[in-house]
Amino acid sequence: MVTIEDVARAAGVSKGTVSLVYSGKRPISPATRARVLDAAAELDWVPSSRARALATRRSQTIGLVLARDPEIIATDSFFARFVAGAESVLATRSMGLLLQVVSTPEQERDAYRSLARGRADAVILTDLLVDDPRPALLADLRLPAVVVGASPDPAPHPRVLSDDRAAVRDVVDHLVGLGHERIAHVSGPAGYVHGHDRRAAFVDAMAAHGLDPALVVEGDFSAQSGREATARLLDADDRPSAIVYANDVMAIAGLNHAQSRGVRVPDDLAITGFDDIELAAHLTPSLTTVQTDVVSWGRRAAEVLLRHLDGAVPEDAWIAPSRLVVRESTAGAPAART
Amino acid sequence: MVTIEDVARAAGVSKGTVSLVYSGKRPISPATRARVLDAAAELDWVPSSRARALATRRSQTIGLVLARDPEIIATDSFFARFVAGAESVLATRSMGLLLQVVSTPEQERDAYRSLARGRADAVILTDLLVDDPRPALLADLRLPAVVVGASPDPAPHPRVLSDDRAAVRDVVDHLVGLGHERIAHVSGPAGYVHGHDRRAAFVDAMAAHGLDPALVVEGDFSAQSGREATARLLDADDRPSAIVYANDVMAIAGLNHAQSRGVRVPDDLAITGFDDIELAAHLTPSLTTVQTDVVSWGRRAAEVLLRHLDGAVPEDAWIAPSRLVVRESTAGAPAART
DNA sequence: CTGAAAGCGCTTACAG
DNA sequence: CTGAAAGCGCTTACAG
Repeated sequence: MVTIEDVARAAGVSKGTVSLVYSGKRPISPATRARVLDAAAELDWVPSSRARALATRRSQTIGLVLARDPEIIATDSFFARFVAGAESVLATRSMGLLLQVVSTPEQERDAYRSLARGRADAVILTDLLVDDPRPALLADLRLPAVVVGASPDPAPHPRVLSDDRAAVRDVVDHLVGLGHERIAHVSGPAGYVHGHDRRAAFVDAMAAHGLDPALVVEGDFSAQSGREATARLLDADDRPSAIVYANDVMAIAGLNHAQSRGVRVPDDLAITGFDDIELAAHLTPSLTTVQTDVVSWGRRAAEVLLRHLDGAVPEDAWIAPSRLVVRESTAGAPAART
Repeated sequence: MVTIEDVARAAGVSKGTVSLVYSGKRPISPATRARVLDAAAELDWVPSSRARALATRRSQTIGLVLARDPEIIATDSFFARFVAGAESVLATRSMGLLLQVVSTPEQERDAYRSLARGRADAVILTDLLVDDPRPALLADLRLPAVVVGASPDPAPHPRVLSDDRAAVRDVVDHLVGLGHERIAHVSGPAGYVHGHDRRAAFVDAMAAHGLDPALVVEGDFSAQSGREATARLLDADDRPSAIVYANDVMAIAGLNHAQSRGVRVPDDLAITGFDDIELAAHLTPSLTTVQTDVVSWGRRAAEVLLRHLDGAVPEDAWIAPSRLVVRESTAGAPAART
């Protein structure tokens, strides 16, 4: 293996000089610089990231630990887009993203400990639980972090935030504007901060219109749960005329279940989703939903972290607010497809 | 930061002994072992992976470079499940998965070069192109690799394979058994080996029944392309009575487009997908498709790679064959939902 | 079974 | 602007 030593010898300089040419931490004369670069190119040398990591105490890696069921991860579609967004920023600094999927709290703890012991310089926290133990754990491990989405105040870590409350309110306003009064909500898991918050936002929005926000069924973001929740709502005596789902997958499953029972959408039942996955625009009827820019979430999270690592005081970042996209599942008329 | 030095001192042994306790590469007396472990626990010490990486020339990391558009990655659902499968195996050996998303061939080359220079011990190759330059590049970089899915023979790297051809043949047989003769195919991108292979399998299966396999439209796995391909097929004079899609997302978009034109599924048009994403079972009609066990793909890929790194002669691994799942979109009768 | 020491391939004060 | 040398925190022959 060719090392910095070989390059230094070939260029007739010291190892330190070669290093400086690459880090740019101190001025190097153009002539020397050229000789070093030529030698490196000649020998096809690239600095070893392992050695560099040890010497600098930086691994140039961001950790992401996911504690979700693989199937949920898959259908949620959040994951892939988020990762792509984060990567697009990290790549500009040749930083990597180290992924870890865990299934027990012990595995999760171990994962963060191992990241803290040199595998990662910082981590991204997603899917915060109500009373999540991770922020404290990371503070304990002195591992810099950014929290994606809502987190309890005061936050020990900088956050990337978006105003979901406003989006939920827009959805409810839209339905009320169409004349709906019996509006139900199929929520995400209540243990999660985002599920909890969207649900609270729904309750508030209903209350603002003087409507009863009692029709809430808890789902888990899976198609299965969307279908079951819908069945329960449609079986009830006080059947709703509209259902607000916490994600598109549950909404699509609900929409199809309703149709299979002969319930017409949107005539008998209006339906809204959340996420705006690609399929949403290609259904019959197409799905009214809330567009979230997940790629931007990933990008911003990476930016906040990099700035943090650069020594800046960590600051929260805001994402452009989620946008209501009205389509046929609430509008009735064959609206333009987005 | 507490180091192996501190632990050695506290336990009254040499650094080498501490190291040996953890690696188990040589026998250590129970008494010494206990003293070391106690000291480590007391000091809350875990070996630094950075230092270990340099000393062992192993980073305990597998690389995965994705050259796809983030949106395609997201909807394909392959990615998240595959990663979860791979991770479940890597975690047992405390190995990490380093992710990289690139958008240009240059970025891709750089990504593999940087992985080869110490960031990863091996890589997983997915989505092989017809005439893919990567196998040669990796051989050049001496970076061990496993190829997921079909790859040209003879393969320079071990592969994880599954018999897609049989699955496509099952689909065609199923449709022919229902009396269909004008069967169309909406394929994946022809530049990809898997897209290419499934398409070839379709052509062969049709030929085996003495049917004309000319009705093939190329898609790109997105809902958008599924919809457009379907529109073209339904607009044609020789409209097919069945369409075989190369993935579920295109099939779902196609199904909904057909319905929006008043084409009844399955009465006027039978539809089949590929993947069996969670939504497939929750549509109206539910989608006949081919179930692929993507989590197993990830698991097997990781296993092959680990065995390779352990010094075993690399060998191809086979995944249980994909299975046809018959549902309402071809059966007509309200079949049992899976 | 254990210790002392060299080495992994870089970076970074310190001197000049 | 450049060099010599120590140091990052482990692992692993080599000796005993």
